[in-house]
Parts: sequence; structure tokens; C-alpha cells
Amino acid sequence: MELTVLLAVARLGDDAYGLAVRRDVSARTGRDYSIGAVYTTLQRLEDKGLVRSRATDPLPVRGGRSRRQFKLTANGTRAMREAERMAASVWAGIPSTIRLEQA
Amino acid sequence: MELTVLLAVARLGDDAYGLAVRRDVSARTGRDYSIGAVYTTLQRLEDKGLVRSRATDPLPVRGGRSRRQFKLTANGTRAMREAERMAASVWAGIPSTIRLEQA
DNA sequence: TGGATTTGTTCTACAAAATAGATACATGTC
DNA sequence: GACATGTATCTATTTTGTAGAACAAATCCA
Repeated sequence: MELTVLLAVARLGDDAYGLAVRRDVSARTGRDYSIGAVYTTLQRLEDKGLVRSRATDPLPVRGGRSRRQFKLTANGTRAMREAERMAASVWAGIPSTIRLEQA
Repeated sequence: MELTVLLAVARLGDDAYGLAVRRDVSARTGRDYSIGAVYTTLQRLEDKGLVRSRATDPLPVRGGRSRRQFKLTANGTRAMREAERMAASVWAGIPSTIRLEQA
């Protein structure tokens, strides 16, 4: 979950705020995460110094209150790299099951 | 962790028992997992029906007590496929940091 | 002008997973 | 028989995952 949320923040760029992250994560994983689950994770990532957040100006649209915009820190980027390396290691030697399935 | 252990079982084949899984997982992730961490994970995977285990005959060597040999079930294989699909989704749109780093 | 509606965040609580390390066990060696 | 070795189980704690209600701020419109 932490990784999934971290990657969503990376991908969303300036649009990385709570509800958008929730939409992204839910769409990609194919399951519905509660808003609480997402914010708790974001908060933990911030506590660990992998992301930081700031409040945006309110948007002049209905319900457009200030957003909490998240952004990767240098450590967050490092963590992402590290996760990618780890995934490669852990999957190494496993034939692609996706390919097998299509064959 | 569950995924990492599941993949180790898949990779190790007939050699998939507690200590061997621990060695594999520790080597690949680059961190040292306690034996307890590995067995509780294996047990959970078995409870979920993703692996099954059987006791081998004791080996005629020093310390050669019976091993608990693990093996993926059909559901375990499915879970592996599903994990691969999910990983692909979640990483999609993130430029490969590994490639970037080498460049 | 003030309630309904919308978009957004925070708070509280609980369940599940990760993790460590001590303990127990079976076998060969001396 | 005591000891070393490779193995598995048990117990307890910390960390992570998860949900949903409560709260907040803005616009809309009768």
C-alpha cells in the first residue's frame, strides 16, 4: 500500500492530493480503498520523510476548498528506486506468468 | 513479504523448506529476516491455501531432521499471476529509475 | 441569507501482516 | 551420554492496512 500510494504521488505530479490519489490507486489496483486508508498511508509516508505536503489555495469552484498537495522528497525518489531494484530481484527467475497465460 | 516468500517457494521447487526460503529471501532482498518471520509467513500462505506442505523423510546427515517442504497450489499460482498484473498496473507510467540511474 | 450540496481533510478504532527471538526437536559425532 | 547442527514451532510485539464517521470550507440557489 505504501508503495502503491508513493507511486501514485509520483505519477500525479501537481495533482497529487488525497482524493486524486485515492482514485488513482483504486483504479489501478481494481479495488476500492476508503479515503481513510489513503490519508493514513500518506501521513505515514510523510512521517518517514518520503513525501511532503503543502496546502494549496482554494479553487473557485463548488466545494473547492484548499487541497493538501503531496510531493516526493529526495528520499521518496530513492525509496522508489530501491523498491524497483527489490522487485526485480524478487521476481528474477520466475517465468512471466502473464506471458504463459496468453500463450 | 507474502509475495516474496511465495515467489521463493515457486523458484526453489523441491528445495522449498523453511531455512532455504529464508536464505533465498534474505539474499534477494538484501536484508536479514529472522527464521520466525519466514515461518509465520509460510504458515499464513498455507492457511490461505496458496501453498501446501508435507514432511519429508529425515535425511541421514547430522541435524537431518524431517523438513517441511512447501509447494504452490493452483491458487498460489493464480495469486502469483494476479500479483504480476497488479505490479504492472501500479508501476505503469513510472519511468524506470533503474535505467535512468545507469544512464 | 442561510440551508443544501460538493469537495476535501482529520480523527478514532480495529484487523491483519511483519518481525524477532526463545524454545523445542531429531539426528549424527565424539 | 553430552554436544553440535539443522530444523521447526511458539509467543509476543510493532508496523501496516483498512474503514468510516466527523469535521471543514467553499459554491449554489430558493
